[in-house]
Amino acid sequence: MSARNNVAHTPAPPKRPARALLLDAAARLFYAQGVAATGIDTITTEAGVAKKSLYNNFASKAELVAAYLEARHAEWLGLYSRRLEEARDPRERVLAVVDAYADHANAAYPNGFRGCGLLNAAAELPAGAPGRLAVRKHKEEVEALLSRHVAELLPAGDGRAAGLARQLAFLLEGAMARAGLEGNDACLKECRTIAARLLADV
Amino acid sequence: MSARNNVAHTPAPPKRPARALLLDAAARLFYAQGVAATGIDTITTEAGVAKKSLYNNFASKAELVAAYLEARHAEWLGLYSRRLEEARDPRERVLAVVDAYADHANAAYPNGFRGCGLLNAAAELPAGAPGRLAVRKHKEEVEALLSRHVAELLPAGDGRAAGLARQLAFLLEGAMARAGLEGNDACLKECRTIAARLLADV
DNA sequence: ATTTGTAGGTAGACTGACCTACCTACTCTG
DNA sequence: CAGAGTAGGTAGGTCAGTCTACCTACAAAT
Repeated sequence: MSARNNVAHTPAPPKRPARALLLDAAARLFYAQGVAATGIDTITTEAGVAKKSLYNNFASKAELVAAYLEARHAEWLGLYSRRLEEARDPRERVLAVVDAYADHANAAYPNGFRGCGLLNAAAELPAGAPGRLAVRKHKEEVEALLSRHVAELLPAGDGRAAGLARQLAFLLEGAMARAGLEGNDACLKECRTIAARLLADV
Repeated sequence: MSARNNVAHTPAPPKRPARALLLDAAARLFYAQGVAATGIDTITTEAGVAKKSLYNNFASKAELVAAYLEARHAEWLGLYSRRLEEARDPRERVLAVVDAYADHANAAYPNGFRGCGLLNAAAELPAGAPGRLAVRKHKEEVEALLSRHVAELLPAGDGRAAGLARQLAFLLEGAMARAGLEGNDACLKECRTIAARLLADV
């Protein structure tokens, strides 16, 4: 009797909490179709979860969107830290930032790679929205990482670190945007080559 | 009696065709709030036009969106060609492309500058959508302009032209994205400085 | 010079689908 | 028993798109 409940009518219910299922479904749908174009019902159906569970875990769709943005930021940090572990010197640590974006591009997107999810979400938000600020913060954090690694590369007191980091940040952001339009990582590979050359020149 | 009709109940009807009024209103609203978040009724009200007039001029909202994308592309070409007239040498012609984007950033946006309207619109479209292809074409055209000006700058047969143009294109695209998040043209000014330095080095 | 046809405009009602958000009622599990 | 889950309904609103009915402006034809 102890095992019957699970075995009889639900062969192997993964039993993940509704919140995680919802965030997964939201990640897929928001990324593929956009935030505004994705309805609540679509998300709960995709998650295999009751509507009530959504409103048990999030006060509103806007709050789910905020959690989505937070999760994308955390996800990118995960890709980056994995790349960082493999990096052996400051130059490779700079390139680890680029590689993290390339990893994002090469992640399995059933409906195609469509660029940076955070930037795409920001594009749907009006000028002063808190979500836009969150995305801006993410981009500034990425630039700060670049800046730190570039500083390691240059002699102490060299004033070029911030400028070079900014150049790399723009380069990377632009390559990501173009890669999203093209649906593959070709632009990011070129970006890596260009970045490596810039670093070799210093 | 001949003048009464116009004077009595409509002091000075500008008499612009409904299509132009609709495209103007759509430009303002789509840019400020996004495409999906802007309803048909909002557009017709803002344009001061009947709903029927929208469907007399466009078969669907999707067609209006396509016209919007086309108009933004044409608008940017206008900004660029004005900058191009002032440019005196290949170096300045490269920078004219950057300046055209800065002009876009400094255009009067009542609800704030929010980055490239074309890229923002693309962010709302699913992976294979024709609108995304149109935006990609626009970006490729911009890169082609950069490439042409860079080629003028380099000795004939120099293989670096395409690579440098691509670097500038990524740089500019990234600066535009960041500028949109920050709501001003600061990033684009920095981008111009970086671009000028890259051109000085060749 | 008046009539008449046509093109394009106006206001607004209406349909059917979908939206967010909240709700009831039931079922597991710890 | 309490807490979190389930299925599914409902309220109230908005969406795109269609439609009726009326109103000019203008040009061709009579």
